[in-house]
Amino acid sequence: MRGGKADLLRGTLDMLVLKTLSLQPMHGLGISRRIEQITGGVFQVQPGSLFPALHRLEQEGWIKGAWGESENNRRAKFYQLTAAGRRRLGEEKRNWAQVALAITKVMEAT
Amino acid sequence: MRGGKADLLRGTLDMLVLKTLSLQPMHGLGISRRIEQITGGVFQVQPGSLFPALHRLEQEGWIKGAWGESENNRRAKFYQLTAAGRRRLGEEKRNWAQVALAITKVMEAT
DNA sequence: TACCTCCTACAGAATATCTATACGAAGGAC
DNA sequence: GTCCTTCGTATAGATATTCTGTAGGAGGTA
Repeated sequence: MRGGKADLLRGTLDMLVLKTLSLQPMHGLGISRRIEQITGGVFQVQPGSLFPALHRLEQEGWIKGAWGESENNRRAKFYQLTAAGRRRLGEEKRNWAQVALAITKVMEAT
Repeated sequence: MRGGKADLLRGTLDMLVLKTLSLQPMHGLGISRRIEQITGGVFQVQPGSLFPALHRLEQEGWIKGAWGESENNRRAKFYQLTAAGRRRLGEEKRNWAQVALAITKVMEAT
């Protein structure tokens, strides 16, 4: 990712991808564009970060890819969440909530 | 860090340390205990993570250490924020707020 | 033909963190 | 005196994720 906030994102990319795919199946660049658009450009997911992540997620069995055609008649791999992926997303969400709360506590300490 | 949430924290350790030191000068293990206590054990900063981080921060000129005596008469290095460190903390805070907001946006997308 | 965009892919580097281990000194037990 | 625990700092080596840079095929257009 990019945008100067790169380092703060370690470990959240998986969650963001899973969440994005939970809305609808999508191909790689589509996911990337979606995330960038939603965050108003704060997150910019580079191909070199995204594809390794997708392969990792597929390896773990959380998403599943199938070749198809993009909106522009290009060969593209569409990914969708598996049942395990849906469970995983739930875990990551809970995790994130806990972490965000913990950080907030420290940052507000006096 | 530990507690299962380790990976979500990459990049936030510096900020947490700076914030902790902004309250009062402290030695390494003190910082570690402080963070663990405030977060109710959610974050557990291991010595092997903390000390390299402290050295990094000192290298950057954001904190400054001086040898002294701990509450238990042990030799300990007390760190305090520099002016640059205070500015840096401000940046990290704004950064974090922006990132947290961006993640929230993605996670709430429909 | 030439060129641009779309889409995927991988190699190599950078970097922060984790695990594990080490060491010195203080203090109490006995 | 000696043992053991706690305190406090330190480093080496492994791990893993992400970044940078590069590559290439395929479709569309002129």
